[in-house]
Amino acid sequence: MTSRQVFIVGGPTASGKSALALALAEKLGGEIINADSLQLYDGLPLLTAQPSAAEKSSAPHHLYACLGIDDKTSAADWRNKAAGAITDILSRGRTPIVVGGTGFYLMALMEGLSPIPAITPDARQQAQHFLDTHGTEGLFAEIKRLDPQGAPLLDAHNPRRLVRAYEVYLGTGKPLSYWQQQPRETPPAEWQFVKTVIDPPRDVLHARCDGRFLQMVDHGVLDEVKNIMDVLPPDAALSHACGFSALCDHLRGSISFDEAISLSQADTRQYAKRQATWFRNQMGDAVRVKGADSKDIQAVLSAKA
RNA sequence: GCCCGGAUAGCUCAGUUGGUAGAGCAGCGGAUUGAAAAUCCGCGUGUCGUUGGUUCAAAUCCGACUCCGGGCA
Repeated sequence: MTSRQVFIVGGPTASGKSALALALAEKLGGEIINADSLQLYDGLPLLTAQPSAAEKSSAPHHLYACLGIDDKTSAADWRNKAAGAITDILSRGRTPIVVGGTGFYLMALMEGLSPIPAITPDARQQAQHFLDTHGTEGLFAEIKRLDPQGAPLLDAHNPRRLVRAYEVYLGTGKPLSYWQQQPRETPPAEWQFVKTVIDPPRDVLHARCDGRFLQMVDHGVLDEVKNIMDVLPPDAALSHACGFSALCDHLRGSISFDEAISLSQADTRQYAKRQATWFRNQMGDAVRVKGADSKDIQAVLSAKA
């Protein structure tokens, strides 16, 4: 039988996604594709909670640690790679299992993106420079001048989104709102996404976040950070890994190790909360499970029909 | 034992001449179209240690008690 089913496993960090994905891979003859924006990078495998060597050896894993520490990526870039991996896995008669906490990536894969041409680094730099010199208000005013209809759809306080809108205009000569009115580039119609979201009770999730960070500490996460701290470019994506800045602060002597741990744990909990919000409200049609035990696995497998 | 200081939100603390209280952090809710572990928006959750008194009115003034610091013995 030639299955076109593509399993999607989302959920907040430390919710048990990897365990569920591995169990599914075992039952389905599946291969795992990473959908976590930071696990794409090499350099901080412990801090970014990448699967262990043992886990990786029990099923094929794709798109882990495939970028260097100063590479840049994007949702579109990931979507293209993931789509390629899915095509390849399906062609070999196996089942793709896409797992990760970057909800935006999963949505880009499943619902597609507007057909916006690639934007040069130059255009982004120019947009960023405009923000730096004119501030959020100034940039919003400029966008409003260029695109009176589209501007009200933007979050006027959000510098990231404003820079994006402006760089698209600079790079393509057309406003973002124009592109977003075009049909999205969607995945092949024969792909059937089986969506799963792990959503543990908040207190359980918090305990897991806290416990997992302590585990990272036991496994030597401090050394990992120490090794990369001085060579990681300041604007690198990896510098946003939960706990990275607190551990650096400790290594540089400004806070104690205990403080660094508490701050990192809080960082992780806050991230988990944002993810929970995303999955609750953006992927409401997914099968919801509380964890990755046998009953949860069964719920996912019976949902595919 | 005595003296001094403190006790207010989960934590650290602010609170004017008495008018039932507010900051930071934590927490909670939300947004999300190529940086997304990013970025942005919203929300104060309270037996003001306990108790008695003064007062129209007490977190605030007075007394007692409890606990926590510090000092003197």
